[in-house]
Amino acid sequence: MTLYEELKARGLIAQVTDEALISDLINNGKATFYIGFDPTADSLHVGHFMALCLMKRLQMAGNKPIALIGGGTAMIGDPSGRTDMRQMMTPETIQHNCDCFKEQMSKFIDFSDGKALMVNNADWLMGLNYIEVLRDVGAHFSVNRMLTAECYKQRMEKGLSFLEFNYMIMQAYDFYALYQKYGCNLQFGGDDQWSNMLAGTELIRRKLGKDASAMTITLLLNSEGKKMGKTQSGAVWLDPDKTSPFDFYQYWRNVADADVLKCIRMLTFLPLEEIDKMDEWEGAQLNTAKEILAFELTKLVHGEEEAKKAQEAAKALFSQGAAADMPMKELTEEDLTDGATDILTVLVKAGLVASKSEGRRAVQQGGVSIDGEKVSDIYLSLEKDKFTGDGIVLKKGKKNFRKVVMK
RNA sequence: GGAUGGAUUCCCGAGUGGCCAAAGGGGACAGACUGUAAAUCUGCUGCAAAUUGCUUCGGUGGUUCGAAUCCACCUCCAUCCA
Repeated sequence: MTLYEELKARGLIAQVTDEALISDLINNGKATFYIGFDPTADSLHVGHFMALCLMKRLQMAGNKPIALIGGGTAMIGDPSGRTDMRQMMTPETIQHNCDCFKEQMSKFIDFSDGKALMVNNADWLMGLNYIEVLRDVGAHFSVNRMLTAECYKQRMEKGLSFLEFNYMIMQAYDFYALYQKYGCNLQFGGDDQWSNMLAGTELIRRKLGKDASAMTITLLLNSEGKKMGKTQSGAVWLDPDKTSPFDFYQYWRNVADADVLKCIRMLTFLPLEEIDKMDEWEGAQLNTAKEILAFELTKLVHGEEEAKKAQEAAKALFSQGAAADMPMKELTEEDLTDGATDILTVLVKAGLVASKSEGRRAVQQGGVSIDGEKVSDIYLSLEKDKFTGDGIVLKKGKKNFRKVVMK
């Protein structure tokens, strides 16, 4: 099976400019390709992870990846798929985010000996001269056509600023610049980037009369059509300080039945034959598939050791076992008044609820327990010796655990 | 620059002087049922020293015993005209 066929079988490919050309390029290691990452946060998330995996797959087949960090384009903000204006970021924030991205990426991609490149488009975008760009590049874009692009359509109702309107042109310019500098002949990106990527191939054709290709990755959507990798409290981050390996594991352990196989196919490196066998599974058996998914992904992102810990902790907690490795909160003397504290305060300090009111509600509804025993008194006082030694296992709802101990 | 319509809680959206911490829906959270799934049903959804108090309806000031609601000015957004 060729690389291209495998990508297709895994459901990773959404749209391509020229199938025959692209499969020839990547199957034979002839592609120098780039993926852009917008530094809009200080950590990569699951969406980026897919792109990184793809880079890795292609790199293993001998293609040369270029990771482009959008330090320049972030100054504008991508309007694609957004219904409202992006908040403008300060140059300092952008720089900080770029640095964080670099560090995380180097864990996945091998940048040694020029096997892959990492560039920042701020390097060539920031110095551009407005009039020159308008004449050089702007002349090749038709506003009429741009407005019909899918990524702007949604914004036509809510309003689109001229600043954001230029994002497509900047991204097109990136591809053009990389083509000239590094012979980059292929661009990857999320499916929502399709219009922006096409703008790049067209610019290269018009300016240089050369062909460049574009290919989009299927967005990871759940069965309800929503983007995956988001929780109520935000994205699922790859940075262990922002999303702990345990929470990361739990996110995947809890995906819907309808989504497990798709996720395994798209995100893991397990052989396809093995995955195809799982297609037969149904009902409660899918729980095994979820465990595999969660373990494999945690292993890829946080390493095997962390993955094992997360898995064991989860198993222990959900089969009413003892507390192994789980998120922990350490209390100090300062957290106590007269050697004791109360249940609501502890809930808040442990980060299980946002306020005491919320904690009160949780207790009143029977959703809080300590070491497996339901708490019914909202004024329940907890003495210091409760927390010494092994401490207590505080539980809110079915899936939120926290170990609380004295420091 | 001109005209018109808007801004309400996590989101959508009702509310045009007191009965408003603010209808209804969505989402989130909790309970039941389950498989750590989905669907369904129930509860709940500003904060706190909690039969009470405090803060909140774009911003600032004003009228009033009392303002999300009335007035003035300002900011932002949408539509049409230039």
